[in-house]
Amino acid sequence: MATVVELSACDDFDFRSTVYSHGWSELEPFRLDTAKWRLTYTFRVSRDRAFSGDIFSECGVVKVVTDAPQHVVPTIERDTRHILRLDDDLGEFYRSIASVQGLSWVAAKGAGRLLRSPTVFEDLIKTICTTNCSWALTKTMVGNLVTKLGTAAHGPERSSRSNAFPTPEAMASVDAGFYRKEVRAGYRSPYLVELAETVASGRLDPEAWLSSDLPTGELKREIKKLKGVGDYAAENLLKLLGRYDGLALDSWLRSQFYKKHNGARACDDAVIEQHYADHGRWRGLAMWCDMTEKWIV
DNA sequence: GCGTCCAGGTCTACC
DNA sequence: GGTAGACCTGGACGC
Repeated sequence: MATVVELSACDDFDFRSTVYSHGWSELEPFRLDTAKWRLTYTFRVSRDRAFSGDIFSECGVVKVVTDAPQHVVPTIERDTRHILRLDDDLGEFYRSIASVQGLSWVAAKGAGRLLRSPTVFEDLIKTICTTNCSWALTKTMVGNLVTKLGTAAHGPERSSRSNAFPTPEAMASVDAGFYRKEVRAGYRSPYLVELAETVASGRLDPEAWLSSDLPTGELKREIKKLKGVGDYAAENLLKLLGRYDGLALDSWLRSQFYKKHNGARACDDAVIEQHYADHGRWRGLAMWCDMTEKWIV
């Protein structure tokens, strides 16, 4: 029998704006049904058990329908709050852009909450899979990781469900050849093996970055020590950690800026930095909202 | 069918 | 610290 978990959300939370905040909803183990507006995710509740949950919003209440047993519901509730950032306070950000031309829509649409995974490890692996390739290839790599190394979901209709995202231990159990041949990760393969081994062995705990006291600049340097993580990847992950100081510029973001603010002409990154400088610690989020307005509005 | 380019970059060697 | 070249994949495009 299915369980319905109800989660409280603050007044400015918007389910669709959060789901559409960036491309994560297209990466397994997320699955998005835009006809019913349900976001499905396969939650890992222990090392070898996973359950699927359908997440949606109804009358201002976020709900999760799942076949998971009652004793793991708190895990699903906690992860859902994290995924949708239900406890993020964006009031300061909304107030700072209330009078900014071109950004007044953000607060009205409840935009700015960037969808994320339940673990920093999952977001880190996915971010590496976005580097130097098409979005189609990113989806292929992440899909292969989940299908070939992830834990199968329990419950009825298992065959139609995505596996859970693989654990660091599962990812560390295969070699670079597997990542090249089966995951299609190419030159990223040894980076993924090294990262998985480092986390699985306990030498690195990416989850600790969520509560790190380090200034953003120092934390960025820590993250960049990982192979395969450069400026873009580190700043993208920092945004998912809730730190928006960096713009996480990549070729797509640059091209969008050129079209919207520079007459479709290329310019130096310094010009882009200057454009959003007034937004202070929120500049990365301000730019992201500015560039993705068409997705939300 | 084939070759080339390039996409939501990063690493290493070299200067 | 700045820069050039190499690194994988796969879709788009021109021929």
